[in-house]
Amino acid sequence: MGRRAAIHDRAFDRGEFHSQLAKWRTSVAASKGQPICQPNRLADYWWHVESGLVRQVRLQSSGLRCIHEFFLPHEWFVCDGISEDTVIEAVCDGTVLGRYGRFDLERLAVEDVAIAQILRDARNRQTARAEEHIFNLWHRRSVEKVRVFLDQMRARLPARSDGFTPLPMSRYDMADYLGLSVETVSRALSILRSRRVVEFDGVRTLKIAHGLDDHFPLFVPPPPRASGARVA
Amino acid sequence: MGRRAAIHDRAFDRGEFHSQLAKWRTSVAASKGQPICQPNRLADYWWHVESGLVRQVRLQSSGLRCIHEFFLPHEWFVCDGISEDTVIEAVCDGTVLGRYGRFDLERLAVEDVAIAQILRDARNRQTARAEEHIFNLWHRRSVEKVRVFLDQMRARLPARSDGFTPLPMSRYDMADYLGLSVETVSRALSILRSRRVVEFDGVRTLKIAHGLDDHFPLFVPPPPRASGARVA
DNA sequence: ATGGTGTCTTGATCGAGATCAATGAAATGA
DNA sequence: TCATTTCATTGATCTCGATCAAGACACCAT
Repeated sequence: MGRRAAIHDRAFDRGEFHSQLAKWRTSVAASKGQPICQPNRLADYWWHVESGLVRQVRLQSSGLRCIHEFFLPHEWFVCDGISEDTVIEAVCDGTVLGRYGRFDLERLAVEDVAIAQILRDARNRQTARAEEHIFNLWHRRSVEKVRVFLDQMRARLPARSDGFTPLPMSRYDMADYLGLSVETVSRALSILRSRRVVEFDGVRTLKIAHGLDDHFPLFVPPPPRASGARVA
Repeated sequence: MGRRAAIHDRAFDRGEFHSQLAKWRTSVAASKGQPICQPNRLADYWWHVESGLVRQVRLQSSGLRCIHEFFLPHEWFVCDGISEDTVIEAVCDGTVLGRYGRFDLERLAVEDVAIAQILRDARNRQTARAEEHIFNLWHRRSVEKVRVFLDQMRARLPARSDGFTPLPMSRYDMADYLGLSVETVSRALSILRSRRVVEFDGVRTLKIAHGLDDHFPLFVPPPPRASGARVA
């Protein structure tokens, strides 16, 4: 379960539920950096990303900007119980979402098990992602954080035919998601490239070697101690 | 919403729903360090902590032990979409939970709005806590992490009449929750004590000054540079 | 008593990552 | 076209926290 669940809902994407859902849908478009909704209305809707990229951001008084989550095309999300200083913004131009009243949708779900399933899956996936995020922030080194993040994006984003995946977000966004500085993210990417873990085609398009589940140490352990003795 | 929500459900604790829920309840007791359920059955139930303390733990192959969440007396939780290597354990002896079949409880909730409200609140609180946890792990310094953690515990745990709060968990548990080493947690507590932010009565019982929302720097910025010039 | 174990604290050292700074590359707009 | 701004990379320095190490303290059993 959880991590192995489908990325998006096949049945929905085949269009089988469009007819039922379409009349409840309101289209919301936003360009780069714009919020998609007034904060106090956020929790009243279910959202479905149709194109572009969306981020859930929390601003600190100090100016630090914590990105809690990204939502990619075909993903559903709902903003239950989030803190008041959280906003949902478009990351890039041309971002479009479908907006559905929660009351309407959840009433539909009582009658229609397929719709109920979409909502339940979306919830579970949001929970699972939050846990992965906690785990990733918890005790990992910067290079591992970045590698795991890229691997997650590879799984959630469509790849080009040549296997390269275009990332829709900037280094700053990655840094604010991973709790690192931009410089550290950039350095981590350079290290991963030098280790042939990722291959670049331009700055934001890359191919990620996956299946590496182990941590691999960044540096070899230092020599015991530079005492008087020296190697010939 | 979210952070300001009631800690536990008043109506439930007044016993008004006991009569309805009691027949679905199975009592589960566990002593220190014991799991409360087989991992593969975890997601089949709603849980209600009645006494003691429970932790949600994820073990890494390397031996690191990430504590995702604590659940305190009177709190409900459900294990949707969690990863397979997660276990729920009692933190201390004498931990007792009520276990309710999800199917049963959620069918009850369709008819009974009060029960539905309990479950919805519990879900929202779990989401909100996960977000707070992410935020706390994200970019904070160790002393701030510990202070915020203590403040959360103050809000969730009952205080003694003299205002001191007994913490049910060890330094190791705090460390594994906050992504720090035990030593760093211990040092952070010493620093907070020396700053009069917390006051101790024994190692695990303390009073926390709250309302501090600001970060306060650990060290004063270093002098510009020890150049040739020297202060008289 | 004595030893054992688990928990908590403090000290010393070192490395990973933040920060400051500079430069380069790419997008945007006049 | 050039100017401006945003984004990305790399280097140098310094600090926070991990790690290793030792000791204090409580609790238990024998």
